Amino acid sequence: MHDHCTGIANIMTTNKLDTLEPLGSLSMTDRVENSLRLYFTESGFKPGDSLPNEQEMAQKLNVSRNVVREALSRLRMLGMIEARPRRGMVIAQPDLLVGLEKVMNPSLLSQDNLKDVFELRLILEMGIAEFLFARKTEQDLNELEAIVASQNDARVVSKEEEIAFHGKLYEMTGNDTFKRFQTLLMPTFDHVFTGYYNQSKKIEIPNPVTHHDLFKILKTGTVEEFRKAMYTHLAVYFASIL
Amino acid sequence: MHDHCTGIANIMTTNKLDTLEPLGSLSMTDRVENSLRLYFTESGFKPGDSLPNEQEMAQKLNVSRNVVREALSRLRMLGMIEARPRRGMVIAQPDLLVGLEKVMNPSLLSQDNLKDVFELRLILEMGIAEFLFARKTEQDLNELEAIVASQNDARVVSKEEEIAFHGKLYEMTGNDTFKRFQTLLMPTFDHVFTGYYNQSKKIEIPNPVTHHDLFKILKTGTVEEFRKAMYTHLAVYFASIL
DNA sequence: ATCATTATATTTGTCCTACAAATAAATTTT
DNA sequence: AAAATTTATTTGTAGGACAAATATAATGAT
Repeated sequence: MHDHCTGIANIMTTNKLDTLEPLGSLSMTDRVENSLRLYFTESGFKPGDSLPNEQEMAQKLNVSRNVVREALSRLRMLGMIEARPRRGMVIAQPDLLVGLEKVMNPSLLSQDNLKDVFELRLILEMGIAEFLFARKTEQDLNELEAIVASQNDARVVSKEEEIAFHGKLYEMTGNDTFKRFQTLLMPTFDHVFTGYYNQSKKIEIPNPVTHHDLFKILKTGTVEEFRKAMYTHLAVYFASIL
Repeated sequence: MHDHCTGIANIMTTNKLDTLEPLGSLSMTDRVENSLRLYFTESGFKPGDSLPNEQEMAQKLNVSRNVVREALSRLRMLGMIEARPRRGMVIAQPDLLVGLEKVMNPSLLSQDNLKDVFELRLILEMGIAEFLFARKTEQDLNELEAIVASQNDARVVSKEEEIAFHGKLYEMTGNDTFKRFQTLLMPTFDHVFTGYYNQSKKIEIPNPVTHHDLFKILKTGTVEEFRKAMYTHLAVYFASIL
């Protein structure tokens, strides 16, 4: 546990941000937030390390405690710090995706962003084959098979069934961040496609690939076969953008 | 432009969060933040819409103005709102990746998160082939060729050269969010691999694929060939995890 | 001496008041 | 009607106060 309480004032006074005048000038809260993050980086803080208390930070940065609190509130939201009565602020393990999670509201996003999210899911689906084949276990395959067996009509797949099947694939990659990321993208993906689908002609795929097909290839096929099948499985989506 | 000022108090009082007692109980700031985001979603707010002023929100939510300000500060950081003197808060276009950007500090991330980030870049690299082939232009290819030509030794590629080449590929996908996301991942990817590389035996790839090879395939080859080549290009990284 | 219990000190969390700064809107002038 | 000026409104920042929740210190029991 480090106590790096002497660094803040230096950071704030030498902060390069003072020499830039961006389009919207920065509030004191913005400045304090930037200073604190820079301070964390330059001091090599690790989870568990203690920070100076709010009053001390306010004094060193020549701002009121309110401004410090507003900046700290932001960092708290990102999971970068935790507050302890008497002990003060402690560095914590950030949450990589909490920011994305909080802004993922289709009403607020631009058309460009919505399109980007839609495509991002497709990029990610096409990218996981190596991981699936390298990390699949007997148990994974059994569970995936059970999911597929519980899905009645392979041609008409509900959202829940999509989420169950693909969610299991994501889990099988052994990459929690990836799983969480894809899971975050799905509702918006669906929102985008629903909007598109309602406005366009129906796209027919000659030989659609089902969840069951994907399962079989994952069980006994090759990476390349799986990826090709995944592309066909997602063809209706690819056809809407490429 | 909508004025939805009657919804907030209802949201706060009926907020399901009041019935849950999570491990760490929520501060008022957390609650206000959650209420506001829910309010945005349920009211279907769009960029440009006006929000009630701080004082009014504080009254309706039965909290002090400071608490409202702390919550709003968070939303401001995410780009979801902008403040205007006299006019008040206005809904804005969120920034999908600003949260990720702010927490991407390897010292703070867990080993699991670092591994996830490392792999996520690989997943994404393997997933973009379809987009590259569908969207490449003559100009893109010329620019990519110039980048490759400026890179002297195909076997010893600097970080800057990596960023230049791969960054151009990302740009060619036509997906700005993807480009920005991958660009965010690169320093941490490098940090992870540098740590691994310094601790492990050197991995030799029998027939390494260079940037120039990738360029040629992208110009005149097929999606499958490109992806296979990309896998080989990244083989040293895949070998370190799979 | 060690462990458990209690008390105290410290910091955060929330509230309040005040006023400067930056517009957006209203009013006046041309 | 358009431009210039003034006013009103809201945000941004400051400072003070005190309750709540521990972390730390002190005390008591074994």
